[in-house]
Amino acid sequence: MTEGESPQQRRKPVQARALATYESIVRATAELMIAEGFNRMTTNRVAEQAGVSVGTLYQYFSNKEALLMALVDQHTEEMMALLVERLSKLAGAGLEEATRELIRAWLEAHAVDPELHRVVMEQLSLDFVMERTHHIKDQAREMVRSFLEIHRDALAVTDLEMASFMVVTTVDSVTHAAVLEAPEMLRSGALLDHVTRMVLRYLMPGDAARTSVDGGER
Amino acid sequence: MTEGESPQQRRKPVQARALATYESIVRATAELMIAEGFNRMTTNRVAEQAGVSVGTLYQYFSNKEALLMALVDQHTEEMMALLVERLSKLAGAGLEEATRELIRAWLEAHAVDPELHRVVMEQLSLDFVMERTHHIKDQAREMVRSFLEIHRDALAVTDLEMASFMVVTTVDSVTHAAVLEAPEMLRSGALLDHVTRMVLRYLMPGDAARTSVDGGER
DNA sequence: ATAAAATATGAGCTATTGCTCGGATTAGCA
DNA sequence: TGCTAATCCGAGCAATAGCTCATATTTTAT
Repeated sequence: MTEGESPQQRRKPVQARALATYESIVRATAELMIAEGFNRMTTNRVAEQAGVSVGTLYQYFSNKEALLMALVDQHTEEMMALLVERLSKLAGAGLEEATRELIRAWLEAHAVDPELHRVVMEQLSLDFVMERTHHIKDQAREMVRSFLEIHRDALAVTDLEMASFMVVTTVDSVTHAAVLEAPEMLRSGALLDHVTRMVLRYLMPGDAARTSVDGGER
Repeated sequence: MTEGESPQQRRKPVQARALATYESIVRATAELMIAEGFNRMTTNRVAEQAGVSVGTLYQYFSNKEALLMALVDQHTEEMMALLVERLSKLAGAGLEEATRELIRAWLEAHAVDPELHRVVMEQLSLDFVMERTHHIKDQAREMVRSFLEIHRDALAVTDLEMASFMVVTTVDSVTHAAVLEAPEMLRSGALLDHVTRMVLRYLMPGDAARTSVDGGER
């Protein structure tokens, strides 16, 4: 799972039925992962679940890892699309609003297919998952960094490299912890309030952050 | 079936040489994990590395998973011991000092055997690792919670359940992110400062937190 | 010294599973 | 309608790795 990227390119679907086959295989991978977990997910069972033969599967995927890659990449792209769409609207926003919306977007991105997200996080090695998702975090860190640059004067923290690391790490990992340990938090707005408060009060000096956290809890 | 404790209980070392064998096997497991990774770590190779035969290995470990369990549990206990030792000294400490020392202890606990910790985090499934470490987080959450209870009046946050979740999650995950993405941070004191600031300003109202974060960088 | 218990050995069995390949079926197209 | 390319099939091969067991060696107890 961890290493070796051999460019064993396989057939790409050109006809409509082939595309359908391809998609059904990826879908079957997700279904089996969710229902049975990684260990019980063999390529033969994926093919069976997809309603095709193993041979067909291997026409489009060079090996089992490629199967997981396709699945994770597909899911990652969905999340990325949602993030970009949300964040593009924040160009001229203020620090407080932008922070809150970044966190809201992040939380919502993790609500796209929580079951899949959960099983991917739980059952695949972090090595594998991070290799396929680190670019999201990197990009987020870059965006946050340049955003902080703009609001430099309003910040109590001067090491923006560190600050963006802290912000993105906190947001991402609290989100993951919620997905894994307390999925119901994702729906309630409480988590958003608390993370926003935490980040804003970390960034801002003195009494500038007026974010309330209590009172809106259900 | 008269004395069955666990379903697959194996021989426990009673003589000194057996204990040495047992330890050498666990050590070999760690060495192979670090040097080669989980995929290349077969029971046969572990035995070879430990200088014993596979048969011997299976006299003490019922299967490969038990091997990893012993390894993770051993490492977990070391971390736990360090944590308990540190935190027991904070009985009467103030909120600020206690928070800072909690974070310091957490960071130091992750510096016990960073290479092993890293490879365990990266290569084993979160499922497996969490099942064997969640009790630490649970206990930490419980301790933080009752500590916050004591300092309730000094807090801006009233939902202590949520607050302890936020605190422990943040501390733990920022630490992990540092281990995985920026190990050099663990040594510098900057991370401790930033996490402490973040947590304290999250917890405390208005201008109470005077934690400085800048100026002490590098 | 001797029996019994504990410990160690390692060749090889068993089961699994990722994956191939020769051939059948279907679609595109002139 | 026939030719080619694309798609699909699935029995079974090859490789691997987890694990056992009959046997040998060492330690402890009497």
